[in-house]
Amino acid sequence: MPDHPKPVHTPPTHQPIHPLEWANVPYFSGLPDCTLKRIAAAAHRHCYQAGAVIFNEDDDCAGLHMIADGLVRIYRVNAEGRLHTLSLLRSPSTFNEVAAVDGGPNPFNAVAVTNAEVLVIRHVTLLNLMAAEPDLLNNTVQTLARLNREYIERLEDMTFRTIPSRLAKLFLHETTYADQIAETPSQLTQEEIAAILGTTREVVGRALRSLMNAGLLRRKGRHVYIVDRVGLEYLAETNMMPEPLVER
Amino acid sequence: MPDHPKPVHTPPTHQPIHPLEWANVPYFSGLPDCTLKRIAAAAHRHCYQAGAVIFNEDDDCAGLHMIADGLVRIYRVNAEGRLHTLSLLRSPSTFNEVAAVDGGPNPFNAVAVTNAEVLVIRHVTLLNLMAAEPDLLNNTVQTLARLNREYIERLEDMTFRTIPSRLAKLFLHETTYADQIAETPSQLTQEEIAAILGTTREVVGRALRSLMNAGLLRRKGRHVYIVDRVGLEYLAETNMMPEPLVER
DNA sequence: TTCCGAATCCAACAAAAGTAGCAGACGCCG
DNA sequence: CGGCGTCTGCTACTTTTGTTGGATTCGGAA
Repeated sequence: MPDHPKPVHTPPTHQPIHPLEWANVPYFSGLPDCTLKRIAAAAHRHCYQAGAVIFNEDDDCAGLHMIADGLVRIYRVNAEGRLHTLSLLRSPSTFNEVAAVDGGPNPFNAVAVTNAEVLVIRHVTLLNLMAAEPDLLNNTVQTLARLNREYIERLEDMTFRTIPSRLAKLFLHETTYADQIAETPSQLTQEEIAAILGTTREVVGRALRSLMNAGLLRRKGRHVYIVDRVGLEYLAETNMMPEPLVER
Repeated sequence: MPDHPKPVHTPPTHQPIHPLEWANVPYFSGLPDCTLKRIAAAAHRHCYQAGAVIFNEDDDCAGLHMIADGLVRIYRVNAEGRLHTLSLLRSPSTFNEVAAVDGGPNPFNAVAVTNAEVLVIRHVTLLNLMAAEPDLLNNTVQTLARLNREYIERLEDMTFRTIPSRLAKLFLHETTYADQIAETPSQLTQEEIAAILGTTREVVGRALRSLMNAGLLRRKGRHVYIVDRVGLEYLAETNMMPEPLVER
């Protein structure tokens, strides 16, 4: 449960990402090996137990974070204590680029969902690295632009889409959320899905039921499979339940 | 009205911004004069009649836009044709930084609300400028980071705040929206407010009524004044209508 | 002035989302 | 094996938001 994820005893996989493998992360893609090594050398290593807080929103800039191992939840909380999960990130990924770049307070909270190993580069260190490595500076610009696009799309989801529609979209591109959910069985609880969609567990339950009634999903025991991908796409785009498959 | 703003006959003020005055725009703040001049020299000038489309979302990258004169609406549209106004920008301002930087499709639509004069720098030109002017590159990074923060906050508004609460927030920091709304009379129609808040005109009407009933706002003829700023802040933060003033 | 259209007001209704409570299924741990 | 806690399923109810349609006010154009 998102609120304060209880320690899940996930065995640490302990295959820490080799510096050169960071090239798979968008932020570092295309960087020459020497730059990657310099970045790795500038980073501090932190280990978190499952459920541990990595940093809180509005706290002083925590710097650039790179997940070497584990799963991390990025989220915001409102006055009434409701959560909104912005993303679930697996290694290798980066987060908190915005604060790392402008030195301002962290724009969201981060907790380790599983045991996690994280590399951290402080704000000033990153500025120095960027000054010394033009390629890194360039990647920073592109990364920030991509993040902007993601937030704009997210904004559109919240403004225009109904909850069944958002749920359909979540099933469709599960990749965004650490492919814990897919045509392969969902590993996310309804509560977690609710936090991702910005709603409550009960509403997610209803939406799941309605998607199953409409023949878009099917339950197999505890798991849910995609039956009608095209129908899900239709729902995600139009907010309208598609007609049953036989009629299309 | 946002849908297709009809030509409002605003007399062109025609005091085109002098290159050196661009320093007031966050994107260009702190840049040396020579850089500003080089930027100005690289820009193409476009004039739009009130209501004219500047560019559409998903169209090929339209480049960096700088408003020299006039008012511009940035918005998105969903499948059912509903609008969401992301911002109303006056000169001097910049927009479409994201596409200008990554060369991807425009992430939103832009139309001229009044007659407008806009300077445009194409994607490749901007890349060249950034390569040649380290200060500009640095400002680009900071601007993209700031935009990210704005979108994150916007996302929180849509996820967590009720419509009366969003309306209260709009009245409070009118600056974001071209201070057309303020303790000074609002110039925005309910329809325009609805597009900003991501809802419909009628709902805005109700919310306005309830804020007036609660003694937070007061109508003077066609205009609306802020009566209880503290109450508005309370509503904006907690989603709850404050008790009438006398009880506080 | 009169006419017309835009903006608003208002009431009734419909749909979506949030809330509350409880029972049952399942897996984990003692 | 039994107990406990989490996750889920389900029903009923409330609140918020969206939709519709008609009346009214206002300001500008003819």
